This record gives sequence, structure tokens and C-alpha cells, in this order.
Amino acid sequence: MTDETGNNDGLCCPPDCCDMRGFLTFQILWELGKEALTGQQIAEKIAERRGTKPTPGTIYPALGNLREEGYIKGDQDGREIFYRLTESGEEARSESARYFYQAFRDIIEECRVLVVQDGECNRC
Amino acid sequence: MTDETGNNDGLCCPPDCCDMRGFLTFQILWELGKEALTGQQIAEKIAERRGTKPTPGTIYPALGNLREEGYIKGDQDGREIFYRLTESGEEARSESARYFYQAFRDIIEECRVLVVQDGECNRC
DNA sequence: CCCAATATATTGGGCATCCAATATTTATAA
DNA sequence: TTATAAATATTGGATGCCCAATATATTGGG
Repeated sequence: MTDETGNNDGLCCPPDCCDMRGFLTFQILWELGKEALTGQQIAEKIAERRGTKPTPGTIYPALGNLREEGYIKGDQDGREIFYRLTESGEEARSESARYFYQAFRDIIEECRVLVVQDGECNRC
Repeated sequence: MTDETGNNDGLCCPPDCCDMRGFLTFQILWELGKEALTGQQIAEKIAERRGTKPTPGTIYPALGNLREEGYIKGDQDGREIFYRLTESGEEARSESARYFYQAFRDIIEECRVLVVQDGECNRC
């Protein structure tokens, strides 16, 4: 579903107007809470939401930090490494998800209303 | 509703497990889309969601950048400056809000389910 | 008037997140 | 076998977010 540049067809890219970085580590924990994934698979999952696929220089250091902190473990299979949450990773996912919900629930709900009015965001 | 440390009673502070920074500029645009606010009022609005109040070194440079880029204008009233969105600021708010919705709508919805199961986040 | 509180503002440091570029190893295809 | 592609990894540079500390100007109370 991604084109030759790694961007996701039919989705919007981050706007020029303001910075939309952040919550990468949280998003990794979130995806790994559903199933074990490789670094590339995680990047593709993120691309499905953000419209742009994180580059290796973004995704692998983040995975390395999560591993060092004991939140994830990797099972190597050939050239691939399938990452899964540890027990403390599960706890971290729950904590950060509940915080994220507190911080952005209202905003997202109001964004939904705006999308109904103005339509979805412009394509890449 | 904030205590002597500037934190918000009854809300959760950012978790230790992973970084929860980001989207400050978007959140400022979002709040100013509803009404004109001073820097302090914006910081308090953000504290109502994040549990922690941004310090002057965080909020004022962000406002300065938004002003330089022409997204907001300030009307001084004594020692206070009431900021409001410009026309391009309204457009930036809509664009970034629709992008934010695309990027996080599913995650927030699933977080809601998690909150119902595990309860809300732990207090500050 | 004088002092404390408030609002704005700046500086310096730390850190996560981004990218482009490069490299290494493994798997696949020719 | 050999060449290509894929997955992981690292480096360097840029930028936004975040705080603590400090400073200035204005407001309000005693």
C-alpha cells in the first residue's frame, strides 16, 4: 500500500504549517501490544496512520532504546527480528495509552467534527 | 484547578516509561481556534489535558514562532497579550487537525477501550 | 508610594524525533 | 555462483519540545 517513496497512497502527509513529530515510542509500544512485528512491519504500520514511513535512522534507534530499557525483546529469524513486549512493556503500554487518552480524547473528538465539516485532509 | 506546582489536580502526569512530548504548536492552534487567549491561559488549557503546565520557556518561544510565521496575532492589554488566529492560522489549524485525526483516531478509540478495562491513568 | 504577584520574555541544556547517507548481513533471483 | 534486494544498523545534522533559572514590565494591595 506504500508507493516507491515509502509514502502511503490515499493518506495525507504531515502538513507544512506545524511540526507533527512525537509519540513514536508510544506508537511502537502500541503496535507491539497487538502482535509481534519486525522493524519494517512497525514502520509500515506507522505509515498507515501518518502517511509517511519512518526511515531506518528513525525506527531502529527507537527500537534499540526500548530494548535497552527492557520494554521489548527481539527474536531473530534470519535477517528479521520479531519484537514483542515484555511484561514491563505491557505495563508501559497501558500507562502511556491511558495518559494519551487523557491528553487527546477531547481534541480528537472535536477533530472528528471538523473532518465531517471540512472533509478529510489533503492527499500527499 | 492547578496546585502550587502548576500541575493539575485529579489528572495524570506524563508516565516515566516513554516520552510524551510533541504537538505543542498544534495544541496552541487548536485552543486559539475556539477563543483568544493569553499565554498563561493557553498554558492552563494545556495543563487541563496533560496534567502538567508548560513553563514560560516552553510556551513563549512557541507563541513567538507562530507569530513570526503569521499564524497568530497578539493584542496587548496592559501586561497581557491576547492571541488570536489569523486567516492562515485558521487554515493551519484545519490542516493540522485533519492530519492529527488521520494519524491518531484509531489509536485513541482503542485507548478508550483500554481505559474502560484498566481504569484511568494513575494520578500525579 | 512600595512591595509582592503576575505576565511576558530569554538563555542554556537535554532529549526524542526526524531525515539522508552509508554500511553490513542475509535472502532471493537470475 | 553472482547480483540484487531486503532488513537491520549507525552516523551526523536539524529542529521542536521541555525545564530551570533569570530578567523586565505591569498590576494590585497594604
